[in-house]
Amino acid sequence: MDLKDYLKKKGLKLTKQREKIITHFLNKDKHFSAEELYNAMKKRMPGVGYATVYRTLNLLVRAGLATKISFGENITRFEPLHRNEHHDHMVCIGCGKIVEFKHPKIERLQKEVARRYNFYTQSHALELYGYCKKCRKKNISKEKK
Amino acid sequence: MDLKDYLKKKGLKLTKQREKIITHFLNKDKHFSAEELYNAMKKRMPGVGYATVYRTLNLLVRAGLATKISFGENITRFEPLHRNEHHDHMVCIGCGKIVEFKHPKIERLQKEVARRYNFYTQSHALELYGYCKKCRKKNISKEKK
DNA sequence: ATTTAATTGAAAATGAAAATCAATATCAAC
DNA sequence: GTTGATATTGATTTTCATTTTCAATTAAAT
Repeated sequence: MDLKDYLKKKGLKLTKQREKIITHFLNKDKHFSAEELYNAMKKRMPGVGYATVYRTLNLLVRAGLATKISFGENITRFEPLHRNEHHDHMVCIGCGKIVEFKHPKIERLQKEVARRYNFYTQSHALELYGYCKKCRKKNISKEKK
Repeated sequence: MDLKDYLKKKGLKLTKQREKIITHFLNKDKHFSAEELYNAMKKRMPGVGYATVYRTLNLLVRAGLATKISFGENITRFEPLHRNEHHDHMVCIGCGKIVEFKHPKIERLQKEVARRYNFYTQSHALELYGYCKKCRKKNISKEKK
């Protein structure tokens, strides 16, 4: 875990709260909102503060172990960042389901564009918004009524 | 302008405020935050309310003439949507500059992925975050010090 | 063990976006 | 053009996610 390196470098401390929050966050490979993560942690550590969850999440972002993503809702979500690996998202605006996908070819083309503009890419986000198969069907039947 | 069609269909009215706000928004082809647009409108129409700007912007989204985008800051931006045409963004995390680019090949590959997942795409967002040429240089010289 | 500085939880503060409401404006029907 | 039903407006308040503050606590280096 290069979190410890980061903490030491910055003169920060590894507390019980941070340890537990981070472990939970990195293991469940999901897109937590601060609230969701807070609720999950409360069970394991009654007494944790909301602010601590926020602070820890932001710490992870600063350490390069997570990113903020948005998905059109107006809350921030946090996603664990496993170095090198990257995936994009399909967000169903019907049911909220999020499907991840990888597409190396798209990634390659992105790099190509960046190069063309002399742009030094550090991260990127690609989201497709639409309807999943299920919700698509629901919509069609609704229109008929 | 198919805004009028939309309004009629929905039984909504075209007010002076809406007209001016929308004209301004659609003409300046930028990424307005509600605040920026509000400030711009205040000059032309002293007395406009903040809320009206928000409402109009959301109306445009509902009408399919604009989309919300995020760019990592935690405010919502709005972007005019010219049918069919689409572009993506490169956001400089140094100076905030936003460069638009088009890449039909990437668009095509996105459609392909969606089809593979039985996903019916309605819109999408692709953002590259990094440093523009200028900021890149600045960072390098900073590191040396 | 002592010291120093970072961290915590609780509560208050901030700020963007949405909701409320009385007054006003739009527009279709006459 | 007048009328009337209804949508819209501006001002204000409310909501809700996120951040900040601060006194008490804790990690970790000496």
